[in-house]
Formats: sequence, C-alpha cells, structure tokens
Amino acid sequence: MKLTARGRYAVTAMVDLAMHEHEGPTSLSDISDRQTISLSYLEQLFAKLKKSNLVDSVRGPGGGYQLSRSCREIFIADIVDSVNEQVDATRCAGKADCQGGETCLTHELWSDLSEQIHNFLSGVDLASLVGKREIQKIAKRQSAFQDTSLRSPDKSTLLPATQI
Amino acid sequence: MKLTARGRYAVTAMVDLAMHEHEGPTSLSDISDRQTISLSYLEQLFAKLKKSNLVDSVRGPGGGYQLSRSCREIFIADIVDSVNEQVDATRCAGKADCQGGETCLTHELWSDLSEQIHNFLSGVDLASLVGKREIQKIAKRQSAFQDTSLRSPDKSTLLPATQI
DNA sequence: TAATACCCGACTAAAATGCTTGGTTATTTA
DNA sequence: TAAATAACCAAGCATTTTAGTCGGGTATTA
Repeated sequence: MKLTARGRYAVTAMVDLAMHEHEGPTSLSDISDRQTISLSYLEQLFAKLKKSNLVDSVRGPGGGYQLSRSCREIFIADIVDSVNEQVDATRCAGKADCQGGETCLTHELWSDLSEQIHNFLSGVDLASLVGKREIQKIAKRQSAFQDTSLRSPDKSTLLPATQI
Repeated sequence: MKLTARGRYAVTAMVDLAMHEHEGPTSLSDISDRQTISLSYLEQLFAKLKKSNLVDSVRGPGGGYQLSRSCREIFIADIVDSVNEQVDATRCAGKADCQGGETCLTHELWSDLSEQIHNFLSGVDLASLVGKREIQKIAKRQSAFQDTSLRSPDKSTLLPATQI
C-alpha cells in the first residue's frame, strides 16, 4: 500500500465519474477540465483503471468512460492499488540473511500494517465519498440561502434533516 | 498522509526501540545492525522523531534513544507524520479558480479520506505491533518445539493459551 | 583523553512523479 | 464518405523525492 498524489488523482477522477454517472459516458477531457488534471496523465491512469476492470470505455464521439459496476461496489483500495502498482516490500523474501531473525521485522511489520490499511480502505466505497460530497453541496446551498436571504418561502426544496 | 518506505523505516525503528525498551537507551548503530537501515539515514529520521517528542536522547557512551512515553501512547500516525512532513494538499486553498466549484473536489476529497486514514492509524499504537511480533515469536518457538520433537516434558515453559 | 554516540548540514545518485509530445485507431455525425 | 471526436499507445523529459553518503562537529562517560 502506497499513498501518493497519483492515488489522489485516481480517486478524484473516479468520484467525478461517479457523480456524472447518469449522464452517460464521461470523456477524460471533461474530467481534465473539471478537476484540472492533465489529459494525458488521466489517460495513463485510466489505462490502468481499465486493466483492473474498474471502468469501461466507449470510443468515438460521445464516448468516454463509465464505472464498470455500481459505485457501491468500487472501493478506494481497488483504485489506489490499480494505479500504484505495489512496490515489492518483500525484496528479501527468500534471502539467506533474512531467516527468522530480527532483520525480517521490517517486512513483517510493514506488510502487516499495510494490510490493515488496505483492509480499511477496502471498506470505503465510492458511493460514500460521493454521498459526502453531495451532502456538502446541499449544506452549501442551504447556507447560501441563509446568507443571502434569498431563501424562498417554499421550503420543499430543503431536504429534511434526517436525509442529511 | 503519505505512506512510503520512509514511514516504514521509522515505524520499524520505533518498534525495535520498543522491543528493547527495558535494556536502557538503544543506540542507532544497534538498530542499524539489527534492521539493516543506514546509520546516517536513521540519524535523520530520529532528528525528526525527537523534534516531535516521540523519543528522548542520551548522549555519550552507553547512550542512545528511548521512547518518550509508553508504547501504548505512541501511535503509528504520529510516527509517519513525524518523518513525512505533510505535503500541502491545499495549495489552491484561497485561489480564485477554486471557489465552490468542482475544482475543489480534489482537495476536499483527499483531505477527507486522508483524515480517515489518519484517524485509523491514530488508533494503532506501538504496543499492538510489538505485541503481535511477540506473539509470532512465541508461536514460532512453539512450532519449533513441535517440529524438532525437542519439546521438554516440563510444560511450564509454554505459556497458557490465555496469555497468547 | 580517548572512545562513544548523538547532532548537523551539505551533497548526490537513482528512482519516481507528473506531464508533454506525437502519434494511431475506432466510432459517430454531418 | 469525410470530418470530428475521443479512446488508445509509446517514448521521452524536467522536476522532485528518496534513500543514502560524507565530513564534520559536540556532549558524555570511562
């Protein structure tokens, strides 16, 4: 498990994809514009995301990428792993000087901890991130209503508290 | 939050420190030998660990480093943060093109997710890692007893199951 | 006073990162 | 059928980061 900007870009792009799911395929240039990520960098990321079966592609005009399955079935760990081809933390896996002694501590420890982090991120799905984002949007809109005193007397546009 | 080899080294070194806590200060050259991490690299890491008040130092012969507090009060997140001076994920924090729109998605999302990971690693303390390591040692010793048929008739050397 | 071991800063080779350039190919629409 | 679109692909590249070295200190102990 490795957490760098590359993973951040990938997760962001996937959330963008999830948020525009209903509009059909999303082109990378759209994502590039919205999230200000270089187009060709996105291409590289999506090549990996596709290889990992996280997205499907549609070529030609009107084409783009789509989530391969529900955003409730795509987990952050999948995304990060997909673009971050994992480094070989076990480079001395079978070496002579790494037998039972404390030298192995390094790998044992980290691979164990790494697994814990991985398990954790395997429990966070795209839907939950999208959900949070949507909530923020709503909250923002609501406070905007309050701030500018533009709130309409019709309160039906505001979601009930239980839904937030 | 960033997870690289640097963090792995730091965590490993701290676990090593924790495992030799009862022997007084541990010198970096000891850790260097045991964990095969370059001495001067360790020095750099420990300069940061000390600045973060995770370790105390004792100079002169017989000196070395000690945990500043109980290994149950030192968390993995502290260690990783200490050596990995956090990257500025909010570089466009106040920029004009980052107002309320979707451009902000990047930072919002990742800082949120990053916080979740951070919270998770803030719940894992050094003691639990050391504990696991100890358990592995015991298990290994026990299976060694079984494998080589060297198990003595006196079973008092084996810990009761409840202690494992 | 000699040995130990922390402390400190500058430097560096190698790797990774984020990104560019310059294409090709499949598909749709005019 | 031609033009536009957008995925696909490979090579290269400037910068940053990483992991580590080197060469000095300075405090403490024996």
